[in-house]
Order: sequence, then structure tokens, then C-alpha cells
Amino acid sequence: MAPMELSAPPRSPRTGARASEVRRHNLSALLGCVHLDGSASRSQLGAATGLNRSTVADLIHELAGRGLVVEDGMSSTSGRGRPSPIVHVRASGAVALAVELGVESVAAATIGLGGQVLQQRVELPIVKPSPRETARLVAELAALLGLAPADRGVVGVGVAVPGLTRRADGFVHLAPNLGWKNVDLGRLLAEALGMPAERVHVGNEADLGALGEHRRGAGRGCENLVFVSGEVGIGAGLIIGGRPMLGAAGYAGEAGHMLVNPDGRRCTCGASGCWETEAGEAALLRAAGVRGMRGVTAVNAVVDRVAAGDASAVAAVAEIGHWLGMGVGNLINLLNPEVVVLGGIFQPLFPFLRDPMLRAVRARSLDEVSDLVTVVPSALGTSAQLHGAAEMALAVLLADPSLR
Amino acid sequence: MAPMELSAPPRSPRTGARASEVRRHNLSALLGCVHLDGSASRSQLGAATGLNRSTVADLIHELAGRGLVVEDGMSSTSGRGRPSPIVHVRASGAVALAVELGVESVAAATIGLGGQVLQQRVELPIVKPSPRETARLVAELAALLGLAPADRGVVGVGVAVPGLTRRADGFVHLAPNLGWKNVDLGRLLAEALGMPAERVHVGNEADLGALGEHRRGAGRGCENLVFVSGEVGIGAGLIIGGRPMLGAAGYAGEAGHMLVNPDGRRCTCGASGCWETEAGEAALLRAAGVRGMRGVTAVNAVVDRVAAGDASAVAAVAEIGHWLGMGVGNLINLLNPEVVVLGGIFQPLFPFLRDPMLRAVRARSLDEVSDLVTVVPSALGTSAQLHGAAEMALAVLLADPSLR
DNA sequence: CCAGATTTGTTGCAGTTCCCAACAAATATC
DNA sequence: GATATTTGTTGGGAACTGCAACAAATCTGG
Repeated sequence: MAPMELSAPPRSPRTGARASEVRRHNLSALLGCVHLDGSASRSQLGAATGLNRSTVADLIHELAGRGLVVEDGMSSTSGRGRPSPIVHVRASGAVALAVELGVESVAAATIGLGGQVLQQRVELPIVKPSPRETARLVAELAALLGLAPADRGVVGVGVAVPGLTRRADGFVHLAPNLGWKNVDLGRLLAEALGMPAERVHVGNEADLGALGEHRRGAGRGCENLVFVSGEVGIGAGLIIGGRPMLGAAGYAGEAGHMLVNPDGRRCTCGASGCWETEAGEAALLRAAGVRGMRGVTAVNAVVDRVAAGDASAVAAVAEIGHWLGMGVGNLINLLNPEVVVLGGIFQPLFPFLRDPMLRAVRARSLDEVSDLVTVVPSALGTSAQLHGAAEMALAVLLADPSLR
Repeated sequence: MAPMELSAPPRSPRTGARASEVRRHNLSALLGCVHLDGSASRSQLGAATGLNRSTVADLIHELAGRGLVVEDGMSSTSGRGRPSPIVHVRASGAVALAVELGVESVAAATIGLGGQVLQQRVELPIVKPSPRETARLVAELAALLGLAPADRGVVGVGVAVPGLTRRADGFVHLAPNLGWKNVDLGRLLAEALGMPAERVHVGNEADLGALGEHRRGAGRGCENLVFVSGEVGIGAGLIIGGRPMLGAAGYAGEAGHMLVNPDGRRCTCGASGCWETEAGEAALLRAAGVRGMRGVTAVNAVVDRVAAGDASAVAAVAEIGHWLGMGVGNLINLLNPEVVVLGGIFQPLFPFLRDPMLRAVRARSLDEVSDLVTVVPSALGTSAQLHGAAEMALAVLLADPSLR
């Protein structure tokens, strides 16, 4: 059996483990399997975890008893031998309210175990809401989705915020595009939803995009990925060794102000030639000659023009692709990921910016490193952050299924 | 008791754990405590791990029986109550041969548990040795240090290489400054030393510098650190969440070709204004007007001039500091570390480049992030890589003390 | 259509590990 | 010097997993 990862490098809070932790771990491993892969036969689960048949049976019984999985009578007809019952996640066994705070709207959906969307995305348009308004809106969305926060089965809320957030307590240090500074969003949401604070999880939008794509999208099964979130600004979300890399305070991935263009424009941060100044939404609209429009509608207008073959739009997108690739190349050199996922505005533009982007990547990164990486568009599109937010909220249960 | 870290996010090889893994983990946790902190009373160990007194006693007995720790009769005279015997690491219980391949020399030392240097660093000067010569030299150094590779107590060899290395088998993909390409260094060393290949560990010089500073130097007790290695080129070593971040193939941290200077010089990589072109050794010597010299002696000459107040040298170092800071600022934005450790040529120059470097850092990184980080010079100097190499070689034993 | 091979679920028992409680030992305090 | 406090030690108990034997269900081959 493979050794437990636990002690490989001694960690700072070097904790001992009691025997009962083993069971928690094994429950978690099994639930994780079906959560990520949907369903598997009991014998497959045994093979995947290295656990004994009798142990798997016992653990699955416990998960079933807690309503987290269901055993199907259907047999897996693979080869001879006694058929193995198939274990499915029970999506409604654990449900998260996934919320995305955008610049133009607040969106939400309810997502259950296995990443199953139980209630489709609902979006309320609003421009720069105050923190308090936002909390009220989220509660409204929860009601719209028919979610009762006190329900058994509802594990918590996950919120994606375009700004610097502290995971521990949901404090938003800075969210320029919302006009927020030092907002205790976690507490506000807990109050508005009537939910204990420890069930409210707040994360950075790019970090959660990365998590979403890692678990449910273009980065499935890959241990090291970079998600590039192209919204108003540019942010990066990092998955390293299969787990989110948040940095000391949770502020990792602030890549928007990386220098990419020697002759670039002045940025709001004071420097020049920053990544988001050269490859962000504003740069795209400027290059494409769009005036007086912003946001999704403006970007969509450019996408339509490019798709129709409008030469000036094609050139604009190629330029954006070039500067995007410069930044992506930097990240590849530094982090050596297996996959780079391009989200936000870059996803619909991907086919059109692919070639100049890849040329820039190869120019800026070592061949030995860039040969090993693939750059792909987001598979989840605008849902990446919602899926990531749900995964964040479900993580507590996945780590310890005996909590419920 | 704190939960085991293990299952927090479901990992790809989702492994189960048998009961006996718990013991391996706890042995590892205890040995890790004394390995990192030198020594501790038994009761302190119990408090640190959360393990029961009787369990700690049992585990310590096992570690002592394996010759990895020694219990002192001396009591800890802190407060009243029965004194607790102090547990010390037994450095000679597990010894690693630590090797650093430099451009001008090969250095080695023997380092035992607890990071204790058993045989001081020995250095053999040599310019661009072939892989085969290198392996022979390492065996020679081992003999010089009186190390018998077959000895019980010798756990393995750790080698720091200035190039792209693959941890798994010690394959060196590319080491420009040695003139190497696709060298199976792990196998060569194993043969030259008469040691099984699985005891030979090869790592990137910057990655191991980071590990050394994390465990023994300026980054002790910090979970997220960036080590900037200023040798001929510039490389970064990353410790994330208390563990080395190596990337998908082990090539993470190739930061030398990050763009920092819009108007910079042409780099060998084809681009312009790369970090190492602007802040590396060559840039320093050029700025200081040094000609016809390279390497340690040349850098030392500049250090001496700066220390003596030579105005042109001071200006040169300030310029280097500025470009260094631009790169450090980028890394801080991206990784949000607690500490940035400057090694190699930047360590002796630190007092002189500190201020321009910090100004550039603040200009390039978000205040919210840079306020939380401290930039310090290497505490281990030229020994950082050796300590890191030893830690790498000792890691196997630390993860499973019952192996010996 | 049936016997054998194969695979898997089930059950009872054994092994390992840790925790707990009681007791003994050693020190500081009053 | 008595008491409180802290820690080492010992034996018993609880939790969990693995193993082996048996039963069940399917496929294969004649």
C-alpha cells in the first residue's frame, strides 16, 4: 500500500495521529473517489485505495448510512466473477450554495456532492453593490434557489470574490472592482443567511476558478495547474501538488501586475506594462476600437466581430494573445504546471488568440519546460468559479465525512 | 487533536491507510520535532504532537533503539513536577553526504540528523567537469570526508546541481553552466559511490537552497518562502505550505528569464531584459566596471570595493538591487510568501543593495501583499545548498524512521 | 445446460496501535 | 516536612484494519 502522504516532510504543526484518524482518512478517501469520479464499483474502490474488501464494505455502509452515497443494485458487467455493486454519490446528501460576486452581477447555484448542479445558475444584475447589499442579495438568491440554510444536507456557502480574501474568516482585504476595502464579508453573509460563520467560505475568484477547473473542468486529474482568470483585471489561481496554493495570507496569484510589455501603457498601480494593462479587458476593447461599452456585452461584441472575420478585431485579439502569452510563459517558467487553463474573456477568444499566444509562450519560456505543458480554454466557462466555490464549501465534509 | 492533514483535499492517488501507518506517521512526527529543533523534553514532545504520554514513551524507545535519538538523564528544570528527560537527536544515527556542484568547484560535507555538520565542507576546484569526472570527484570527496557509503548510518547522498533536474531519478535535463544536457547523474553517482540508486538524490541548486534555509536558516518555522539564488544565473527555490514546490516535472522556479527591465539587454535566451541579465553576476560585474574576472573572486572584489565606499561600486550595487527588487516584487505578488531569502552573490551584497531593492519591491508589488513579507539575506551563505541536499537525502528516513 | 473457474460480498477473529486510569517517582512550594 | 504538581510506567480496553474461510453471482467451455 502506498504510504500516507502525511509525514513526508515534517510540517510545522507536527501533529500525532490517533488510530481513529485512520478511519476518518479512509472515509474521506472513498468519498473523494466517488465525489471526483461520480461512481465506481466497490471492487474498483478497493483497488483505488488499496483497502481490504471487508474494510471497503464497512466504510461504504457508513457513508450510505450518512446519506452521502447510494449503492446501486446494478452490476458492473466487466468480465466474469460476482458483479460488484456500484457506489454513486448522493448529490443531495451534501449541498453547497455557490456564489460568484461579479462586477456587473451576483450569480448563484446550488451544487451537491459529485459536483452535480441541483439548481441552475441564477443571476441578479447589480453594479458595485455595497457589502451589506451583497449579503442581502445572496440571501435572496438562496431563497430563489429554494435553499433553506438550516436544512440538513446544506453544508455551507462558498463565495468567489474578485479581490484579496483571507480564507480563514472570509475577510476581504481589497476588492478594487467592487470598491471594497477591509470588508468582513464572512460575518455579513453568515448573519444574512442565518448560518454559523464556520460554514461560510470566501475565496478569491481566480483561486476558485482554478479549483473548479481542477476538480470538474479542463484540469481534471492534473496535480499542477494554473488558471488565468481574465475579468476586468487578470488574476491567476494556482493548484500545486493537487491542492490550492493560497500563499501565506491567501493572496497568492496576484499576477495582474506582472511586467510583460517593455513599452506598455501606464497602469493604475503606478507601474507600466503590467499584464492586465496589456492583455486585460480594457486592452482588448481598446485594441478592437470599442468605445463607450464595457463588460460582457462589449467583449461579446468583439467575439462576434472576430468570428465574422472582421480584420481589425482579429488583429486586436492577436495582439492580446501575444501579451497574454508573455505572461503565461512567465508563469510556466516559474511554476512548471502540467496545464494552463484560460478562463474569463480568454475562453471565448481562445481559438482566435491561440497561435500568437503560443508563440509568445515559447519565446518567453524554456523549451524544456514549455514542451511539457498544454494551454487550454476553460471547460466550465462562467461556471468555473461557482464549481470552485462549491468545492471549497464541500471540502470540510470531504475531509471528514463523519461530521454529518 | 488536530486532524491529520492527509485527506483535506482529495488527492489523485487516493490511498487508504492501514492502522500501522499511524505508527510510522507518529514516529516521523517525533523524529521530525527533534530533527528540526535539536532536542526537547519528552513532555514537550507530547504537547507538540498531541500524543499521549505512554505513546510518546513507547515511540521514543523505538527511536532510541534504532539509534536515532538519545535520552539524556538531565532534567528540564522548568517549574515543579517530575523532571522530564530530554530527547536529543543522535546526529551520527543518520548521516548524509551533501554535495554541491558549482561552476568553479565541487564541494561536499557530511551532515547528520539535526542538521549537524559532522565533517566540514571540503571543496575541490574544477572548471566544467564532465559528468563522469564529477562522479569520480564526488567519490573522492566522500573518501576525503572519511565516509564509507556502505556504512550503517549513511542514509544517502544529496547533490545540488545548477540546472533542470528530475527528482525521481536524478536525471539532469539541462545544466547550461556545466555544459550538460540529458545526463543521468543519479546512475553515474550511484555507480561511482557503490550505492543503490534509490539512495542518491539530485536536486536543483535553488530548490535545495530554499530547503536548507527553510530547515536550518533564515526561513525556519515559516511555511511559505522564496529563495533567490544568485549564482551565474538567477534561480528561485520555492517552499509552499511547508514543502518544496517542484512543479510537475521538477522544473519550477526557473525565474531567471522573467522580464524585469523594459529597456534591458539582450539575453542568451533570445529575449531581452531578463532578470538574470539585469541582476545576475554578469550584470553586477559589468555595472561595477570589472573586466577579465568572473566568479567568486570577481564578486568578492566588488564586495570589498563597496565596503570601502567606492562610489562607482556602490552605484553598481544599487542598480543591481533595483532590478533584483523588480523580480522579487513579481514573485511576492505571485506567491505571497512570508519570507524571501536572498542567497548567492546577493548575500554579501545585501546591506548595500537592501534599500533600492526594497523600493523596487514596493513599487512592483501590492502593498497589501508586500507589507506582510520580509526580505532577508541567506543565513547559511554558501552552505545553504549543502544543508538542503542533506535534508533531501535524510527525508526518506524522516518520513519513515522504521526503515533503519 | 451444467461443472469449474473467477471474482466479489460477508463474517468472525486476530493483530496493531493508541488512549485511559491508576500508581509511582521526582520536584517545587509553603 | 507535608502537599501540590508534573511526569514516567504499567496494564487493560477500545477502535480500526487485515486475513481467511465461506457463500454468492457471473462467465467460460464443453
